[in-house]
Amino acid sequence: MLWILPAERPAMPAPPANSPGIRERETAPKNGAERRRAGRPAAAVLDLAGITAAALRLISENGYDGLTMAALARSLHVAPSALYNHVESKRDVLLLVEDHLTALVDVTAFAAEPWESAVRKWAWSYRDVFAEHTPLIPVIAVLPVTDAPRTLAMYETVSAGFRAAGFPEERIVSAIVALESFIFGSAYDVTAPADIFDSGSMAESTPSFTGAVRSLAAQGHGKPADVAFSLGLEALIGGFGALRE
Amino acid sequence: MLWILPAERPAMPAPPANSPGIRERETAPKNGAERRRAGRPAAAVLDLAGITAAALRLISENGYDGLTMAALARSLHVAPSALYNHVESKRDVLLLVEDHLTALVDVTAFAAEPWESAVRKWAWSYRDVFAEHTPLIPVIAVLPVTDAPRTLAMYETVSAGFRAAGFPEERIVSAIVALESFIFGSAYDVTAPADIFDSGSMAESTPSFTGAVRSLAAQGHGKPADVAFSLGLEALIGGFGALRE
DNA sequence: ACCTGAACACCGTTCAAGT
DNA sequence: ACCTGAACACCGTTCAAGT
Repeated sequence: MLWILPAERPAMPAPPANSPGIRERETAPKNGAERRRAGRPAAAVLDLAGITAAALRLISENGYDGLTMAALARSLHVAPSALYNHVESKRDVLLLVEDHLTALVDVTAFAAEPWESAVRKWAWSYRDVFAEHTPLIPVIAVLPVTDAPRTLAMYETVSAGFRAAGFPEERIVSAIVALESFIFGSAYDVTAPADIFDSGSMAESTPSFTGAVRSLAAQGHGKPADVAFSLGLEALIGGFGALRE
Repeated sequence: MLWILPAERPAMPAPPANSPGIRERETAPKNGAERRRAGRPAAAVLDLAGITAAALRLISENGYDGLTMAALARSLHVAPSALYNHVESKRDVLLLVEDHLTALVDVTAFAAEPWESAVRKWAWSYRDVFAEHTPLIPVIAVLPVTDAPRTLAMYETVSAGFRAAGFPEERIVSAIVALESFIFGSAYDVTAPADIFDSGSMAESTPSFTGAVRSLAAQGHGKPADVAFSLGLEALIGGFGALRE
């Protein structure tokens, strides 16, 4: 099991110039294939931060289909087997990416705004981040928080916000889980094709649904995924707000 | 693209005794490897209903890791390439399974009960069916309804129920999509390990979250996934119910 | 039209050998 | 400890050949 220790990923100090990571990638491939020969190199070529950055670059270029261990190794100029000195499996790579992305979710409003607007900003931000990374959702859903310290940090901030807003303690986790379930499902919805509800040749045998789809399209302010997300989120915020003491 | 035409899957009439499908599987493997030789057989060995049934059997025995085209072919006593006379890709097999499962979702309450309890029964049934089949969720989320007639039939029944309950037409699809997003996310949650929220060695640095997790565990009536699903679902039903005219 | 059999281009992962 | 290089056991899919 991979352990992402906080010490491995310092927040502020820039790594020294001779450390591995992205820097390596910018200088190494200059041109002629001056390839490494077998054996341990004088300084390590790989580290977790560099692997994470390379994985994110591959994903942004070619999507998750482009994230293979072979492609990841190639982009880092190592043999595929070299990766296994740093991660136990491809799932560990996905965990590194997940923990990186969760740190991008905006939780700042919990320190500065009323509960309703803080939850609203957090939920939209969370959905937007993972709508671009839906292949991670099955990983997150089963991920023990112990394995992802930044994910755990997000939960701490959010639960503290719920507590400060007067939520009964025994309901906090359930409310967060329910919101997260809605957020993950809605992230998939963002990726759905525009014509997902086109009933095609079955239209006349499904009059109620077809009419409802046309009615939504006719008024059409906002993307359908955003309208549905807003509708559900406001219902959840309204319902949960009533639980506060 | 695979088209699951209604004519291919009659609801009531049992197939004739000499038709392919499950029956074939029960009689064929009797013992000695009396193998088919190349060339078109006198009667087709495969059909979509048989492929679907074999896929469901493999999934129930070994999970989705066990559903490979090679294993599917083996269980049907054909070469893997024979499957491609009936489906274009493995995704088509997943669509066959999805359409079969959606038909198991209970929508009967929409004809007989008030809107609130009908939605409640539908949502619990929908979650329970797909909690056992989470690998299908990424497929469903992007699936045009045209490709899955039984899924479309479910939407017709549900949207007719919303309409009859006084929902404004232009909100029906958004409300259903929001509920579905919550249901899909919650289906993942059912599969999460029991200790998913164990903060481990980070417990003292996350007092608010750790306390909330302990408080939930302490009172612990019901599985956490069920408690969260109930909480979210009731909030959505309450919020959406207020939209009715 | 619908099967077999052989192939193709991958995939994640393992492991001996090297320094 | 951390690389290379060669292998392994798969994967989904294609296609010529057969009837």
